Amino acid sequence: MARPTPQTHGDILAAAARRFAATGYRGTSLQDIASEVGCSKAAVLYHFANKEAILTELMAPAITVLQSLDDRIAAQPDPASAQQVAAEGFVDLAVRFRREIALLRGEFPELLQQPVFAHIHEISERLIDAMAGRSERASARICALVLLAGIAETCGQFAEVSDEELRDALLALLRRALEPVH
Amino acid sequence: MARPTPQTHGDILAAAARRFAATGYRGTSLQDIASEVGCSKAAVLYHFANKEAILTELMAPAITVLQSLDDRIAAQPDPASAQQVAAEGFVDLAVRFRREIALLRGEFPELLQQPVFAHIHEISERLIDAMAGRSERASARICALVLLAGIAETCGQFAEVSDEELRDALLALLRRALEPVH
DNA sequence: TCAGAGGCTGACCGATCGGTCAGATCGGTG
DNA sequence: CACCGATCTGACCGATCGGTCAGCCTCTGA
Repeated sequence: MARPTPQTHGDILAAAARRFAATGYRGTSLQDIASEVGCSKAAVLYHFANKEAILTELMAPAITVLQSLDDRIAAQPDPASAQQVAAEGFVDLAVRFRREIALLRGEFPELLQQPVFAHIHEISERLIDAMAGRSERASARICALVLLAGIAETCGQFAEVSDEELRDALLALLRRALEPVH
Repeated sequence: MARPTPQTHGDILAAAARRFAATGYRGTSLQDIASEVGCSKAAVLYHFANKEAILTELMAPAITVLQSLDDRIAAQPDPASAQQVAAEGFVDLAVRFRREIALLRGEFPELLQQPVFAHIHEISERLIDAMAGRSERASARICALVLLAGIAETCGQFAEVSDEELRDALLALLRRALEPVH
């Protein structure tokens, strides 16, 4: 079946996205994905080297954007502008890639071990640092981490909210909640 | 070994808490726990009916307190006081049980299926409702969910911060960030 | 017509999981 | 001494996981 169409690659990717979002990465087996596509597990592994490669391809666009945000933050001359760029950039990324981020929901700790996310840990530390206004105060860092984790953890759950409305709500929240620089 | 001491039960519980915190519930095998205790996997299953029973016993105190918070919120006469009770009660709970909550980090979605957490979903919905000031506005609900999830996800990571300092920081954050009632 | 490449399958593999079970080892009791 | 119940062990079980492999089918182009 589906002999003329070599679109299976894309079908697998889409099916994997749905399953990962529903039951998580670890909670989804290659057989689950294969069943959803309607092919064999071996077919899935014909199109992708291994399970991780599926996740890598799904997350690649979001990772790229996150890395460019990291660069932009690093280029800011002072803590105040870094905080603003970090906040706006992160909200933008969270809204744009909320579907992808939702895939990771509840699996951050272990999933960060995967090569795809090799630098995520350092990047998120710099993000928190920037959002905390480069402050060393515990309250500022707690505040930044709670908001960042909260947004990452939940942004995928507002499927019925439009991009604009979600972005506005999150930006307003960050503006209220983040401690001002100095 | 350890023939005279029937404290193995407690040892297993403590070892499980450490392992769950380090690698998550699913990421910890019964053999991992047994190795940390220094006994066989069968010994672990002699003291606990199954893996889930270990988690249940670890989480029981926190669950009890959460349920009583739920009752207290339901007893509030108006949205404003419900919001305040929810915010203060949740922060208190998060700080007191940050160790237990940390065990669940990154495993919420699937772990909530377990019988121990049978009513957690409804309770957390009522918590969010109260923290959103009983409002139906998307921005209020987004705000409440982001903060609640963020606190739950991160409170276990501030081991070096004292209870008082953490509670003050989180309460201040909630007061700034939650949308006021009406 | 036929070789070959791309796409795919079913059978299989080793590892690991949670959990079971028969039995060994002990301290205490009669 | 014999017996008992609590504690614990090693061997084992079935299920499931990610991944491999030999080979089949179909389409294509020389």
